[in-house]
Amino acid sequence: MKEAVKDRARPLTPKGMATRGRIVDAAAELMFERGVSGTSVEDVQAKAGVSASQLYHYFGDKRALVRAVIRRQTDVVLERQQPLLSHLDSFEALHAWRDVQVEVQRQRACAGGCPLGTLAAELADEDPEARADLAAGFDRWEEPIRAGLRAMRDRGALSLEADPDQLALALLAAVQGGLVLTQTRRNPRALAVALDTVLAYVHTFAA
Amino acid sequence: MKEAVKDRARPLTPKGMATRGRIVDAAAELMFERGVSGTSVEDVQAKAGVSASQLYHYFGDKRALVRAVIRRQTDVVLERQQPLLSHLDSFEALHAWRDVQVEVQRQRACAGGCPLGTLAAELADEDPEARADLAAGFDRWEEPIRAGLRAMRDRGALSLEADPDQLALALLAAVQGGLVLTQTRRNPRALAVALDTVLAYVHTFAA
DNA sequence: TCGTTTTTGGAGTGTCAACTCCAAAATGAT
DNA sequence: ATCATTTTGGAGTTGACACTCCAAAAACGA
Repeated sequence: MKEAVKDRARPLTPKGMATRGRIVDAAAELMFERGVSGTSVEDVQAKAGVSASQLYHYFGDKRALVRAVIRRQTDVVLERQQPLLSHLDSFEALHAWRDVQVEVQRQRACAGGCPLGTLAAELADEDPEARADLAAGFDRWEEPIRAGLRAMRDRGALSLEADPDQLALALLAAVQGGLVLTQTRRNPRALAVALDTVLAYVHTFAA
Repeated sequence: MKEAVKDRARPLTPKGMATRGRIVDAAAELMFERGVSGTSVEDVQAKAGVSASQLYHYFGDKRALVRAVIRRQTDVVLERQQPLLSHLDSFEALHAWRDVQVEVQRQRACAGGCPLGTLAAELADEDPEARADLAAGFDRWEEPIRAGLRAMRDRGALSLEADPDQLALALLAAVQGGLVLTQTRRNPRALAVALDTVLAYVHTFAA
């Protein structure tokens, strides 16, 4: 028996990888639009164009699929904010980053919220493994923000009183909180104001 | 036919009110712990000690019950933050308010998140009426914060450059975003830092 | 080329959850 | 006390959904 020792390590041919990818893509899209519980595996099958046996061949159950979606959405969020995210080391870059996020909301009519945040609200208390994956996703998101602020301080653009750890976390929280309110009110103002306020605070440390 | 013209206006005896109340209480508790989709109406029946016909006598369907829960949770949140919320007109009061919220999270092991925020993430895109009720709930929450800040400015505790509308919204977003991260990381730090950061910004306007 | 493993097809299966229905008891107005 | 109205009981009904099963086709390794 070489059944999955735990979960990892499986052969998976190129074709298999492609099928698996289609499934995760379809699931990610549907779960972003309708939520996890609003998305049936049958919906995913239809959208991905695969049969039930295929889906359950690549994922043990729906929870495993959801975890794959979480990792996928983390990658998507980080990729979409590149290259901005990797060079958040100036006030211009910070404001450009803010603008992009507000603009994205405007474009999608403030629907959907944060791909990670909404999953977090739905899953954090229900699925411990999903919670851990989501926490890891937020960590990966927070890190480049922190790195940019640290670079600004090291370069002298921010005073030594500025705490990059605190500011990065506050910025991430502003994104999440702003999005919850923006999604609920169908108005991008909350996200804009939340980010502007924390950014204004960062400005108070300008050297 | 005097069927509900739309929704409102029904006799409802004292006994009926009590039963209805027990149903909403049970539903609110379960939906806070397990989410809306993780809570079946059968679960609610069992917890409230009522039969199916009773539940459907007071609520047309599950969505109507959910909307009642939203209004209930709004009341609970506002009541729980009283009397602090109605006198957020000093730095001491603002910090006490912050402390209470962080302490609540610590007590419940950072589980559950915000009673309104998690409902918002789950329902905002699915149920337009629920979304409207949630938006109204956030409005009711934001208003006393704004009023407190405005009072501080009018009294001269804050400079005239301070914008109570902006600051109140930023504080509410800090609560929401901090809670999303705190719930996901099982660590109250995110909420504490998010609130502290915006409060520090408010301090820069101290007169 | 041949045997093995991976990938795919698609018809089930069993459970659970939302909602219905028909009356019976309790309650309230007069 | 009487009758209409509200409240309650609890057994259905209907559909959806997560997941299974038995093979067949395709891809792979030697």
